[in-house]
Amino acid sequence: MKRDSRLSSVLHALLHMHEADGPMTSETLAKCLGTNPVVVRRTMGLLRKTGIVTSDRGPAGGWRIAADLRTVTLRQLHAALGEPAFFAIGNRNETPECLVEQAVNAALDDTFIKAEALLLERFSQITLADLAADFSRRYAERRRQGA
Amino acid sequence: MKRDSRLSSVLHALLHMHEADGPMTSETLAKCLGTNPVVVRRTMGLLRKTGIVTSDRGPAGGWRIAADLRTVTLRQLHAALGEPAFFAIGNRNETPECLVEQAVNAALDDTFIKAEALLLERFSQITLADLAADFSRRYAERRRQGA
DNA sequence: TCTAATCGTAACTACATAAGTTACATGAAA
DNA sequence: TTTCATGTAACTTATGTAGTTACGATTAGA
Ligand code: FES
Ligand code: FES
Repeated sequence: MKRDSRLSSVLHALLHMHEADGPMTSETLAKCLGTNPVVVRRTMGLLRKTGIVTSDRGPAGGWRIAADLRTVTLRQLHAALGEPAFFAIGNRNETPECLVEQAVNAALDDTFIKAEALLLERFSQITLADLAADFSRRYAERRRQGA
Repeated sequence: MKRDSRLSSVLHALLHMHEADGPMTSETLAKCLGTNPVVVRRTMGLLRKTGIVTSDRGPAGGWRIAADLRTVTLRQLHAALGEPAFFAIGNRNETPECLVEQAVNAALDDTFIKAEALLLERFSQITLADLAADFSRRYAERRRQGA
């Protein structure tokens, strides 16, 4: 399957919205992301449902952040997107009769469950404010070097 | 996306082959796995290329394990399958110009690289012999309980 | 040698899901 | 009323495993 890049997309969009003065339109965001305005609306619409962003129609409308960057974690964003599966690999049969397959599933599940816990743990600890701060660091760094 | 269950499949097949006396045919394995003989050949063929199994044609032919179970790790099997991607989630753009997207990618990459390291680490430590032993434990347990 | 069993492989379909696109309705501002 | 912008349905595209059909190649054994 094709990889799900929606988390990456919304993070990118949210940080640009944070840097921007007023609301940003789907059109503008789509150009930033190199995609289509409808894709932006579809994806950002999921964040609207959980109150992370708001949207306004009509002239001077667009998308705005509606939450404190320090309180929004990557885990919350992942949840807002519907908790898409992290892994592209899985068991052939989740509830096997066969003891052989049960042994196989147990070994794989043990590993993947631990990896998922690690991912969720780290996602819980990273906020949008952290990413914004990292961007600022990179920006300052570029100005220092770029003359 | 449909999940890749080939690692699960080959583990299941290999353990059944370990329990069996002679070679097992694609037909038999397919019935075990609840799939098609061609799928078995296609997948097991990848293991043959790295010498983990051998196949023989003709009557009394089929698949046999060609390695010491104690030396074959899940990591080697994953490699033999072509190192399919672990994650169903990824960056929108792997080499962005934009500093915002670089900050986003850095955060996600950091997390996913650590999770992948964990997976590979654990996969390196689990051998087919471990799974066979776990199966034996489960088998003994069932006999003890099942009357 | 003939037959049947098996693998090897090509080619096609089925499936799942995000992404991309087109089209149009809805609503708000000036 | 016009224009800008979102909301959303519907359809297409892309990607890769899984499933299926078909047939060729090889080998054991009668
Ligand atoms: S794309 Fe990050 S520049 Fe808007
Ligand atoms: S399926 Fe495990 S029983 Fe063969």
